[in-house]
Amino acid sequence: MEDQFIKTASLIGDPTRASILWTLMDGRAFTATELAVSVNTSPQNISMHLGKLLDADLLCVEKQGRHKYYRFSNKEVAYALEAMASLVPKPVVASKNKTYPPIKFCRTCYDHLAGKIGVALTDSLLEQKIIVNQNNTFEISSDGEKWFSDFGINLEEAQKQKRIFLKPCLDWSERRNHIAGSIGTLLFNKMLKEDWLRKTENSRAITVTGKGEKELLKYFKIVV
Amino acid sequence: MEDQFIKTASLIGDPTRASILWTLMDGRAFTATELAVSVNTSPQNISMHLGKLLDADLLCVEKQGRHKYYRFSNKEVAYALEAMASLVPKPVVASKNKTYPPIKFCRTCYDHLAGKIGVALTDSLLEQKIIVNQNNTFEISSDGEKWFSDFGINLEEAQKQKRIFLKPCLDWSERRNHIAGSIGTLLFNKMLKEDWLRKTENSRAITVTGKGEKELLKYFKIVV
DNA sequence: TTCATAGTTAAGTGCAGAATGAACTATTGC
DNA sequence: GCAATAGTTCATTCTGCACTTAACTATGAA
Repeated sequence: MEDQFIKTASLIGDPTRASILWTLMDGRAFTATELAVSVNTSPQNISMHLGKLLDADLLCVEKQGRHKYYRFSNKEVAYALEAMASLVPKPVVASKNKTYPPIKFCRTCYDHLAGKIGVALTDSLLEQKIIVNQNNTFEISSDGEKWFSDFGINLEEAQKQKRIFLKPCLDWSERRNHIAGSIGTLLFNKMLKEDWLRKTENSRAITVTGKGEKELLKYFKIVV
Repeated sequence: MEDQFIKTASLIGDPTRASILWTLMDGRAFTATELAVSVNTSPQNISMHLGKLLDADLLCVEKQGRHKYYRFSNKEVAYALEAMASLVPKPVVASKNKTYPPIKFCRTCYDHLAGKIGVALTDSLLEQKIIVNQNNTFEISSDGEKWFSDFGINLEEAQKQKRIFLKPCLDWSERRNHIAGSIGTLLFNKMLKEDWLRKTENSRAITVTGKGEKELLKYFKIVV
C-alpha cells in the first residue's frame, strides 16, 4: 500500500498535473487543448500528463467528435484535492469582520449544498447566529426564524417533512460542518429559484451567477 | 491560491516526503533518525525534507533532550492524506466474503471511532445487517439488537441518553459513513475496556492490541 | 481532395531539486 | 574533560522525468 500511496502522491504532486487537477476542480469537463492553454504548456505535454492521470483512474474521458473531454472520474478525487487545498498555509488573518475566502468548488452533495460553499454558508449562518450549535446539533435561533421567513423560506412547512430537519453533515474535516436536511435543501432550491446558482449539464457542478455573487456577499459575506 | 495549491501538492508528492507522511499517519510522533530509518535514507536528507514539511506547517516538532519528535501539526493533514490514500487504484476485487483492507490509521474523532477503523467497522455492521441504512439514517435491526446484547452493550440504557442515538457521521467522502452517537461511543468504550484498543499518551492516536487484532477480525473481518 | 484542427506517440535533451560528502553544533553519559 | 549520539548546514554531484522536436493518426469543414 505504501508505494501505491507514494505513486499517487507523486502523480498529483507534479506541478503541471496539479495545475490540471486544479482547473478541473470546478467540476466541468475540459478538452485537452483547453487544459493545455489553462496550464500553459504544449499539447504533447498535456497529452502525456493526461495519459498518466487516466492510467491512475483519477480522470476519465469522453470522446465527442474530434474533442476529448476530461474530468474527474469520481468525487473522491475532488474530495482529496479539496482536503489538500485546505492545507495551504493560512494567510495572516485579515480583519475581524471577515469575508470568507474565495470559493473555487461548488458542488451538490446529494441535494444539499456541499463543498466550500456549503461550509462557508454554514459558517456564516452560525456567525450571524441564525443557527446555533447545541451539543453538535444545529438549532434555529428565534432571530433565525425571522431571518428564514424574511428570506422566503417557510419553516413550518419544512418541519412537517419526514426527513431530519436540521443536522450537521460532516465534510472532510469535523471543523467544517455544513448543513444538511430539509433546511439545506430549501436554501439550495431557493438559491436556484432566485438564479443565484445554476445547475450545469453533464456535471454535478453548479455555477454561481453574477446575481448570486452579489447576494452571497450581501447575505453571507461569501466571496465567490 | 493556485500556485499555493501546486506548491503544497509537490511538497507532498515527493516520494521521500510522501513516505515520511505515510509513516506519521498512525498518529505517533517520530524522531528524525527513526524517520530516516523508516524511509531508508540519510540523516541529512531527512533533515532537509523535514525542514520543508515544517516550513509548510504540515508537521510540527517537539524537542526532548537531544531528540526531536516530529508529527502532523493538525488533523487536516491526516484527513488530506487519508483522502489521497483513498485514491489509490482499487485492487481487483478478491473474494465475496471479503476481509477489509489493513487499517493504517486509527484515531478518535471526538469520542466516536473515526478513521479507517470507524469506516471499516460501520461497513461490517452494515454488511452483517446489524445496522441498516434507512433514508440515510442508521437503524438497528432486530438481529442487531440481539447482537449488541451478546456483545455486552445495553441498548435500553443508551436509548435513555439525550444525545442522538445513532446517526451516520460523514467521513471525508459520503461513500464512507461511520457511526457516531452513543452507539459509536459505547462500541469504542467497550473495545477499550476489553483491551482491544488502547489510548496512547500525547497523541490522539489509538493502537490496536494483539487481542484486538484477533477480535476485530473475528467480529468484523477487519484486518489490522 | 485538401486544409485545418484535435490529439497522440517516440526519441532525445535539459534541469530542478533530491541525494551525497564533509564539516559543523548540541545534548547525554562516563 | 572526552566520546558517542542526534541533528543540521552547505557545497557539490547526479538523475528522474518533464519538456521539446518531429512525425504521426483522426475528425471535420470547404
